[in-house]
Amino acid sequence: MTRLLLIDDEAPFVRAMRVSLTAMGYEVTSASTGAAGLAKVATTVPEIVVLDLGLPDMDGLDVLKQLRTWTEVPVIVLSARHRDDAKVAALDAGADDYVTKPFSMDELLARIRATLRRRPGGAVEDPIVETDAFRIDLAAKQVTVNGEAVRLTPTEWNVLEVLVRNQGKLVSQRQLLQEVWGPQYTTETEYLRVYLAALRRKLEPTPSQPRHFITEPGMGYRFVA
Amino acid sequence: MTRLLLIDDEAPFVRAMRVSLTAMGYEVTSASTGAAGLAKVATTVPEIVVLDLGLPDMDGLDVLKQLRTWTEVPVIVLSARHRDDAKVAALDAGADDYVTKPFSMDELLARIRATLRRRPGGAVEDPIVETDAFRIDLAAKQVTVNGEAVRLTPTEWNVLEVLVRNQGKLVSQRQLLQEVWGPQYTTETEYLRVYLAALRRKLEPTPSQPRHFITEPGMGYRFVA
DNA sequence: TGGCGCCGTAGAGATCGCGTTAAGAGGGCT
DNA sequence: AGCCCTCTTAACGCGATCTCTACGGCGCCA
Repeated sequence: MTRLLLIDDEAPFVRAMRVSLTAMGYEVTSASTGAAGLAKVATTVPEIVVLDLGLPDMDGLDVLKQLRTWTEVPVIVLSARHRDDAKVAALDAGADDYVTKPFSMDELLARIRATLRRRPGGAVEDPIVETDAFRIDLAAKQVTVNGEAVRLTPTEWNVLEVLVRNQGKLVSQRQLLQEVWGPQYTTETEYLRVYLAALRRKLEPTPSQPRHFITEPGMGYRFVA
Repeated sequence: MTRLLLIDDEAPFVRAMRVSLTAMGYEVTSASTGAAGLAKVATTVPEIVVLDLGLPDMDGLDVLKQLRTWTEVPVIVLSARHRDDAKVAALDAGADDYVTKPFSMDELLARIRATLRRRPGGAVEDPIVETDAFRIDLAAKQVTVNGEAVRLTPTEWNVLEVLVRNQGKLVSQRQLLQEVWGPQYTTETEYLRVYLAALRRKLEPTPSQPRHFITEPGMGYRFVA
């Protein structure tokens, strides 16, 4: 769940935002003053901040500048000011986007998505899976056993990838066949036997007694770390 | 110098933009149609794209979508449409920002700066890669073997750059083709064979037994230091 | 205990993919 | 125009990979 911090002092607006954002799957916290906002960034470590420049206790721009002295968390600035120099000042102070009021909730949500998309950790899953015997780097498409790279053929890799992405879950023979060989393959289980044997031979410490590539007779296969 | 590609068909506007942007230190190229824009992204490899949605030959949104099938270059969209759903559609299609006309040049410049600032690799820039056999200076576009400069053709350099920027990671044949030759190239693997052979001949101590430009049969290539 | 289904293993043949070489086309420079 | 560099494209041989078959083992059930 993505944590979002909303710094704004208008209670009705905050309530409306909270409803919409929560519905979209964000975990929303809020602060009504600049000082409280700065504190909450430190305590809740949000993945994105929405900052209204019109705050009661301090200039919103100063809040932003202070944030930027120690964190690069994405900040979307809201403001009623349409003047160019205000936008330029906010953007150059480290804002990632600047939205002028009034705006539609849809647009703000889209801008939040666009901003989060740029963050490396935003939606990318952990690409490295490690077991006691070997290490799989999904992003680099590389497998190492005892620190040494192991070469897999394309089909071997595809089978491995499907199993690892469904780590711990049972993958049916049918599903495995269709994801690797294509939708028209449904009963060619002999392929699976051949390639699972290859994977075990290359990766399992004791191929005849597999501990990571488990056969569920009559059902399918399961990868466990 | 930051390379910027402007895709817009209104000549006066393009001229004005070019003057301002060049004055700000950008290296500006431009295209007046969507098709030309797509081609120029592939050939000039800009660090940021400014895309006007109102193009004569194709829908600007389609240009954006096509770009996003193979590159993550930041794109700022310009449009005369203020409607929310247009903004949402563009942002969700992969735009990094959406600016409605009319806008001030100062604001656009600030948004370009803000977008470039959060570009990945902003702080993890590593322009020099060294192996036991050769040395690659990505910034200076120079390769030396035993201290001696080696001449690479433009295409050779592009292939090398893509591989080195993905150091350690497997680069699929498709990705390599699209990043070097453009999005319409997907299956011309014979090019890769020829250029990888050239790189190995020029850089590897033993070209017939490559240790840095590794082939993963059926999958792609990998550069390892 | 015997049959049956499912799995693991080995291997053979056909196909695929890669490295290499070389020739022709196109473009820029002198 | 002539030359040179670069890119594109084709052809060949070899090794790797995929597909498919055969056989033996194991557990389950009557």
